[in-house]
Amino acid sequence: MEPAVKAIAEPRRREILRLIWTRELPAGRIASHFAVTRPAISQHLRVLKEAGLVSERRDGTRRLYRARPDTVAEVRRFLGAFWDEGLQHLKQEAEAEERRKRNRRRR
Amino acid sequence: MEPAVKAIAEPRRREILRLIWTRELPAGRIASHFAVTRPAISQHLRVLKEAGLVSERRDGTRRLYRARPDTVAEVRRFLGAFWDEGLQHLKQEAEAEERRKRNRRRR
DNA sequence: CCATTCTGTTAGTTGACACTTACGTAAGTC
DNA sequence: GACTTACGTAAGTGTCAACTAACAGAATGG
Repeated sequence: MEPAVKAIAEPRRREILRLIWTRELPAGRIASHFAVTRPAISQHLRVLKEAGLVSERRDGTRRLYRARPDTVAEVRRFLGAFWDEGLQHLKQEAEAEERRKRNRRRR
Repeated sequence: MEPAVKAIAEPRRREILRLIWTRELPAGRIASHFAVTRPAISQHLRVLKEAGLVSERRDGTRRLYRARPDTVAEVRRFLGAFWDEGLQHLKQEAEAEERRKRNRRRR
């Protein structure tokens, strides 16, 4: 999980992921969308693959990549829980504040 | 926005953020929750502050930190949009696949 | 004042990371 | 079999990040 979060922190890797949300794409096609060299993209793809965010399928000389919706959903839930926990705490504090106000008024 | 995403990728910073979701805490109290030295936490706090995720208030010799719900919510929305875009694409593809199946059957 | 407390800041080190260039390799093409 | 295509991998570089140890500074208490 942690590797996936780190992988997503990099903007270029998010861009790559966006390219292969829906369709399978060979590494070269992915690389051609960016200004950096092909090996650089290849390394990004490895990071994404090791994080489980991307699947690789070989077809002759090409390697086709695609996002893995299950892992993506996991990361989404993980971070979602993080935010939600925070918001819940904040809500509780807001309610406590409200109670304090009411108690002050009552005296 | 990008700094905030990077800031959150670090597990220790997420822990710090969790500590000050609800209550204000002085730097020393925050540091005492961790095994690393106090300056290390101080630097993490600076990163969080520069990312706008944390507010700092001085009280005598102490500095009190607290999460900033507005910025936190922004990051949440940013990543939320990222996931949602992906899921939308996947949904579209699933529907397209469905259509293809139907068309095949019709012939 | 001086000492203490609570903190940020400043080197300085180590390691990770994004990148490039150069090379290696497997699958198709002539 | 040589050639090309489409890749990954290795090695090297510059930069950034996380950490420690040592110092600096503001507020408080005597």
